[in-house]
Amino acid sequence: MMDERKKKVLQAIVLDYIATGEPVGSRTIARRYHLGVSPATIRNEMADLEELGLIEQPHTSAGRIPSDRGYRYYVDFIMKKEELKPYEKEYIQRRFNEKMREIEQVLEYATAVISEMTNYAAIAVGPFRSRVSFKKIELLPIERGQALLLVVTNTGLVDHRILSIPNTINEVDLRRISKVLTARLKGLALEELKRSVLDDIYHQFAAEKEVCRLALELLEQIFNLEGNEEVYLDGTLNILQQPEFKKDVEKVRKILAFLEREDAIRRLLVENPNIGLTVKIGQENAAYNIRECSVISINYQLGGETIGSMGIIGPTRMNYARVIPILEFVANTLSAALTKIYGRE
Amino acid sequence: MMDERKKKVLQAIVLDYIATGEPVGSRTIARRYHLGVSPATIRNEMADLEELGLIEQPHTSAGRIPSDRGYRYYVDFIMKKEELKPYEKEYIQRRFNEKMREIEQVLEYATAVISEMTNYAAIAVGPFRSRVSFKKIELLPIERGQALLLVVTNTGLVDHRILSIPNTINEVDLRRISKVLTARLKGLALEELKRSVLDDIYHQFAAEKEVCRLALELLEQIFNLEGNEEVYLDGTLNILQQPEFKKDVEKVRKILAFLEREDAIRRLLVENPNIGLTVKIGQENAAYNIRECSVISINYQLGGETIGSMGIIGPTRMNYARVIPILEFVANTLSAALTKIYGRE
DNA sequence: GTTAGCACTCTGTGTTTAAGAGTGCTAAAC
DNA sequence: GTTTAGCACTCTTAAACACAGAGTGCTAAC
Repeated sequence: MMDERKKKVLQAIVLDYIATGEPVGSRTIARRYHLGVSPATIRNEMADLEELGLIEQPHTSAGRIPSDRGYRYYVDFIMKKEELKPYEKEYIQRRFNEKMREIEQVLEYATAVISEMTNYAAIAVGPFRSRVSFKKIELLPIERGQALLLVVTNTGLVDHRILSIPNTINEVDLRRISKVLTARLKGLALEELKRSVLDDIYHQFAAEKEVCRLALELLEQIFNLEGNEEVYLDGTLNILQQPEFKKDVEKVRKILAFLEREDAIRRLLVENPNIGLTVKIGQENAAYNIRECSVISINYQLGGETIGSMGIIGPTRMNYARVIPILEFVANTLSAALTKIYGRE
Repeated sequence: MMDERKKKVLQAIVLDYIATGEPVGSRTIARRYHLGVSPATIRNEMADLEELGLIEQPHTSAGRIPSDRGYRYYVDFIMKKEELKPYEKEYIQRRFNEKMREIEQVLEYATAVISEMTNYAAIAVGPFRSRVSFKKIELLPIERGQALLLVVTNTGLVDHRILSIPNTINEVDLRRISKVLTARLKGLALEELKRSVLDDIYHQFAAEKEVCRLALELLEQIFNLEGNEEVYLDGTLNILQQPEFKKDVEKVRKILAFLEREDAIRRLLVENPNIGLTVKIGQENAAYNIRECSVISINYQLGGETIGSMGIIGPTRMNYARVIPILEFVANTLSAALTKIYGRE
């Protein structure tokens, strides 16, 4: 059904359309890609490919463009990944060698590198709650009636909230509470912070019940939320450069509005199964607003365990063969960098 | 030179153009705004207004549109501010009544309210370094060789960095250093954190010089930067709704790219003189990329002292009479809310 | 000073035309 | 049976053109 020549023709159409953004005709293929057959033959093949739903015609007298299914077939069965140039690999690695202490920064760098090298929008979602554990919890007095709740995780993430406390509580009390909280929660994964655990800790306190309750409540607020993973974003304006969107501001608006919604991006990336790389093409995306986009995502690891996900969003007419190796390489480099900084625990 | 009738005509042109986005002709004015004179008379007035540089013609047979100077004249001498509706005032106030502890959140709310009510992009810049002082500095042990530097300011802002420390330093040492740092820096404005002060503190330490040096270095890094003020942004995509930009994606890109640059926004708002409200129309803006936009900004206060600035960016064809009262009211409400939370110090 | 009238200008729109690109089909060649 | 040349046909795009509509500026009359 899909013989070698059909694949060649489909490949030619995909490559040419990715390069030019213009529908591709049989003559163009015959001229530019040396398949050794005449335009007429290519036309016959194209008719077949259209029948198979792999390419389509914007209108009768135009060339063909790949359909979502066409891109899918290309990605799955035809595409040859473009090996990165040595200097490109070096460049990426250098960007991760700069001294970084906090995971936030690492992920910011990652999205920046990706969007820079691909010219698409880069997204990433921070360490999954299942893979991040508490390292230290501290209550610090700020002034009368106010304390700062501080949480440090094993990934270097620091979060804090201010809370009101009774005037009767002093610094020593707070320190004691901190000690207990840290002792009880250290090593616990964020997602394990369930009501039951909190209640358990709460009951353990004899005095200072009130402060403890407030602190636990805040902790729950911060970490027990579905999707509290941090979202990172870079190069969103690259969308505006894409010729398919130059003409239609409304489409651009939809996509940019989508990218502004952190929960949407989180869902996009968290859905990612545990296998390495995922390519979602056009309609394959659940989200309606990006059904003219492709999303490629990949997980990254800390000490061998998947702790997050990153990817890019661009038009379906995307340079898959180039983007995928970049993503893979960045994910590897990122994983290595993370493991180097935070080690295996 | 600018008699009453000329003002009326200019006003009609500005109002109509703001409302419709279409060039305004003499007939339209005569029909819609009852000035009691014929189109011909209005034409004569328009010729004068054009001579004065207050309006211009996109092309010979089109109506007139206000020039930047025309808007300027309108804003300065003609415009009547639209009083806010009671329910609008209530709405704004309610949004600031929700419980807020940190200044970041207050400013996020402010930009959200403004962009929501005006449909332009809202910007704000966080408390000026001259008005924010240190409240507490704390060094916390995280694990062997790592400590967390934590800074709390009088505006509730909390910042933190992780730093490497010699293994020999223990928790007690850190606490002692924290005490000294807090004692020495408390009440000091961020912008007063000069080399000399840091050196002075440094010399005071007998032992633990290394840790202290690192901590001071970090402090300097965080706070001594020109423009470390936080920048807030909301409703940037409203730009895409403006008809004058619907056609030209390139213009939109320039503006959105401008808005992505925090330093640019900071400069825009920090330039703001100490008087209340500033209106910069089109070319009056120093930044080239927003020379087709107007920027309106206003300061907000904490306990009577200006501590920051906020505003909106939109097309020069902006509803000044509505936007300005909204900004004024939000700034007042915000100032009140801040003063209520952080009080006068 | 104001206004009616009018010639003039320019844009925007719709229509027509022509060129160009591309197709599908048929019939001949391989 | 597959490939290809040839050709008629379709559709888009761009250019050319006409024309209605909006608006102006000027002049002369009120």
